[in-house]
Amino acid sequence: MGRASARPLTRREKVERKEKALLSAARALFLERGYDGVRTADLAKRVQISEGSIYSYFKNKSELMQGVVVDFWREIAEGAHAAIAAGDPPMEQLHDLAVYHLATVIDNFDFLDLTFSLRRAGEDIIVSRDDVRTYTSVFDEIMNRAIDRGDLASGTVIWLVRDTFYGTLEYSARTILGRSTKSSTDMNLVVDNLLEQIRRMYGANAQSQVNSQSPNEAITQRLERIAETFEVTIEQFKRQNS
Amino acid sequence: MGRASARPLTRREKVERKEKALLSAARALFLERGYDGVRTADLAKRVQISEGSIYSYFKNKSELMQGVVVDFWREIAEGAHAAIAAGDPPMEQLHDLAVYHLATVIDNFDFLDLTFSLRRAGEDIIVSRDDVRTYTSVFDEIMNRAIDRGDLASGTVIWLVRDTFYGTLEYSARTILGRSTKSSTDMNLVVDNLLEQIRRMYGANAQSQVNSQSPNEAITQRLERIAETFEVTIEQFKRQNS
Amino acid sequence: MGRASARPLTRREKVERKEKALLSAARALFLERGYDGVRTADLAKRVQISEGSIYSYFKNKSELMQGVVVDFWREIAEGAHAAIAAGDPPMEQLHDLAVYHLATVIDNFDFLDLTFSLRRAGEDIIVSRDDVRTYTSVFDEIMNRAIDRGDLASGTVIWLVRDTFYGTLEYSARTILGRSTKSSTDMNLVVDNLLEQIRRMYGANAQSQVNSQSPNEAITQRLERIAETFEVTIEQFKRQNS
Amino acid sequence: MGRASARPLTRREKVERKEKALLSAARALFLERGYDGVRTADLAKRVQISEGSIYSYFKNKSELMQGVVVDFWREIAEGAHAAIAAGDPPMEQLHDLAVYHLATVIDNFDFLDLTFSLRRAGEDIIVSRDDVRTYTSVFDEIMNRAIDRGDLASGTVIWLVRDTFYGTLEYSARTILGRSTKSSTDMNLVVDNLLEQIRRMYGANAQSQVNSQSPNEAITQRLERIAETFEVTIEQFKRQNS
DNA sequence: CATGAATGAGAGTTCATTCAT
DNA sequence: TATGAATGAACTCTCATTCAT
Repeated sequence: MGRASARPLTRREKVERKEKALLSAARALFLERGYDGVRTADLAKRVQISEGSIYSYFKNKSELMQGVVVDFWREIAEGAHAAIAAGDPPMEQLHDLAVYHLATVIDNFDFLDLTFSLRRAGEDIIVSRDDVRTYTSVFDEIMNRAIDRGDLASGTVIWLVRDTFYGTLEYSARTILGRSTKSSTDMNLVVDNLLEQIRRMYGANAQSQVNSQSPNEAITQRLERIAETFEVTIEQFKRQNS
Repeated sequence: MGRASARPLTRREKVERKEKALLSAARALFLERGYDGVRTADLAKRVQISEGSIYSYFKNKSELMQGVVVDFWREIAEGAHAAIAAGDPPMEQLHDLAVYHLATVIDNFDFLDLTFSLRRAGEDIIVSRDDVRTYTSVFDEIMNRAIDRGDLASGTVIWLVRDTFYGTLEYSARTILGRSTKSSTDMNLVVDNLLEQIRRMYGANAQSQVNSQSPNEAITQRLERIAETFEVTIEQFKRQNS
Repeated sequence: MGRASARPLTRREKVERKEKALLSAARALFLERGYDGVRTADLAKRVQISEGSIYSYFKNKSELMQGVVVDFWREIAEGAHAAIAAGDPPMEQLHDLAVYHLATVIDNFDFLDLTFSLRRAGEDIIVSRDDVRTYTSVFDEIMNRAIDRGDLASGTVIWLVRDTFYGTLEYSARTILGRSTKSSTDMNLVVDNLLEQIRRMYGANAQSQVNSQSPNEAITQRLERIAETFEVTIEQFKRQNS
Repeated sequence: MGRASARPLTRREKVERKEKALLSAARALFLERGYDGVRTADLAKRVQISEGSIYSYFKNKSELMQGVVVDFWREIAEGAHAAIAAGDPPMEQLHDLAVYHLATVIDNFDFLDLTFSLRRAGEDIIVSRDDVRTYTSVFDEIMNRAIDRGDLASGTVIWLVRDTFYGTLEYSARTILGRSTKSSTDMNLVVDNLLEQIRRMYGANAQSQVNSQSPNEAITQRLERIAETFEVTIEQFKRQNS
């Protein structure tokens, strides 16, 4: 299917094509059956090559699966960047990111679940936290811009918002997937609700109150710092006495 | 060694005891090595029975692992019920549930990760979503009561709140685990912030005055909690020095 | 064949029997095809067990082959001790050891060749020099006694004699094997010649009169040996005809 | 790189050069890893040709390895001829041959070990004893000349001397290699000791005794012939009766 | 002649499950 | 019911050899 181009493929292209075919078949199998469920024999059959040939493209089953995961994260990270319009105000970008993320998570829910469980599977650790970090950095950039512009309160603790943002979306994905119909109404509802929540909690332009709240928040944070200092000091003190 | 009890165990008791030992050893191994990493041989060795005997208690490995997962969820569901004081106002129960859930997720993060990724090749699918449902019903009960009492707005869409509640907590668990120190301050911060968010978004008096008293309330709660931390720490310290 | 004993075998005995069968089949295959030529599949077939069962008895193909080699050396070391009569004068013991060694080397030539080449074969080194050392220590003991008794010159450098002793015998084995008929006459010739050489070179009275009596002695010994050969052959012949 | 020679190589020369490079690389790999350790892929890489091209020069791996062994023996046979000065008296030539052989064996010990163990499964047996025979003919020539000249007793049984000669040297090589330092003193000691042994045992000019011994030796040999005749006769007789 | 990707048989090893004791 | 030796199918990976280019 689809051998349209007149020019015959160069060797390099052929290799890349096979590599991609392998990667995509591996991803499919990974989704169907989990890491240990992927059999090199099945893989070879799907890509129509011999089992031995797999090892011309990847050193290992392990490295092949690495490739699958890395590819996946690169893809959705690129998707995230593409999803937000460059010139838009941060809160609108945040909205678009939420929509994109929710859709992506719904579409790839199994993959994500599987991915996170790879850490334990057997001898070889596979997913690196970095792959995920690169992805979530998009969020952080938006947040920083929102705070800089004064759209969000200056005292906003980014990681708290991030946890709510991704956490809510991912859990909602589960909820939505649990239903028979994946209504876009539900998805919109989730996103709007989430954005509203963030605005109410951290928005700078929430009338008067925001002003009165931020300082308090600042105070709270200062107190926390003091508390932490205390904890650390006491622990050091304990260690010295043991 | 260890045959202390005067009355010899009945056959039924003996069977149950072995079954439990098997389940608990299987859980440990599951955590250490993932589903495919659990070897019946290791299992038998840990429980001090023969490999063949496993099949007297469970039809096969798959059903044994089923049992592990079901047991786990029953346990934490019971824990959730125990964590909330019966007579307390709903919002306080919600707070306690959040604390319990966050702690539980942190303690059993690997297990949960593993659990959700348990879809295996053809033969045997393992985790049912129902196990989780039973657990989250605690939340729904609290919410319904809160709405009935007028603590939360009557229009509140419970599943939306639920997604934010569990989603935020679980994602935060990941964040907290990612750090080197699992400070209880962070955990409190996450919970308080989450509760505050829910109050602002769905509180009965949310529309008009959301912000008027919340900040102060939040500060007060935070201070109380810090005080508690101090008290606990200092008391431990005293105990060590006495 | 040969399951005569009334008493059923204990478990321990059965295991040992299988282990021995495995070891002996492995030795045969090793001789036929060399280390890399031994296939676990063939091995299993010969011993009438499943391939997997091999691994109940030995951790590895490698460890199994280890066992083969160690066993072999233990056997021939025991044979060497048994071959020399305890009370005999050293030079007679040396003679018996030579006869035993030559016969052993001829019978196991391939094995020895193979054994020495194992050092390089692949990743896992197998034969230890110690196995050989234990064996050659029999020679050293005899030599020391011969020197102590004054049968051999006190200045004799044992390792030089040892090299000639084993070297000559082993090379002669090659020569004898190269011929179509492995005549025992040749074997006797080699041994007598070797012993005579040692006597002439290292005999206590070597300097002055080395040659005065040796030739006669040599002839006498040769004749005795030929007589022996006849007697044995004729006796066998009688037995067959009775 | 390396296109120095003015005249371009003829096709024939090019082929021979590649063949030699292949052979030499194969020998190196054979030494490093043993027969089964030689991979055609490694070989191709070392000689800078493609894997497939090997099969233009040699029918298969087995024949290539044949070539390696044959080449090796031809080389050291040539070395042996070169090592002995043409006009020298036989016993001096024997001394030089001993020195050469000991050094060669020490330098190529692994190769020799490996060589002798080359009997492989069904398909391909590799080393022929003839390769060795060509080499040892040098020794026989010297011996014959020594006997003709009267340097050694006329009754001397050449193969017995040959076995002692090569056997002692090869076993000594093992001994010397077993030590950390390959002292030339040890090597000289071995050679001198060996030569002295041969002189004492077979030397014609060993005063009076030699004369008195040779006849006895002759008698012994005659008796042996008779014995052998007997053995053969008896064996034939047995066969007829079975 | 040269290439090197593709092959595919076959290697050693693992492990859930069975079954005679 | 308990045992644990035996099973054997299935696994990942290797490598000499081929053949279209």
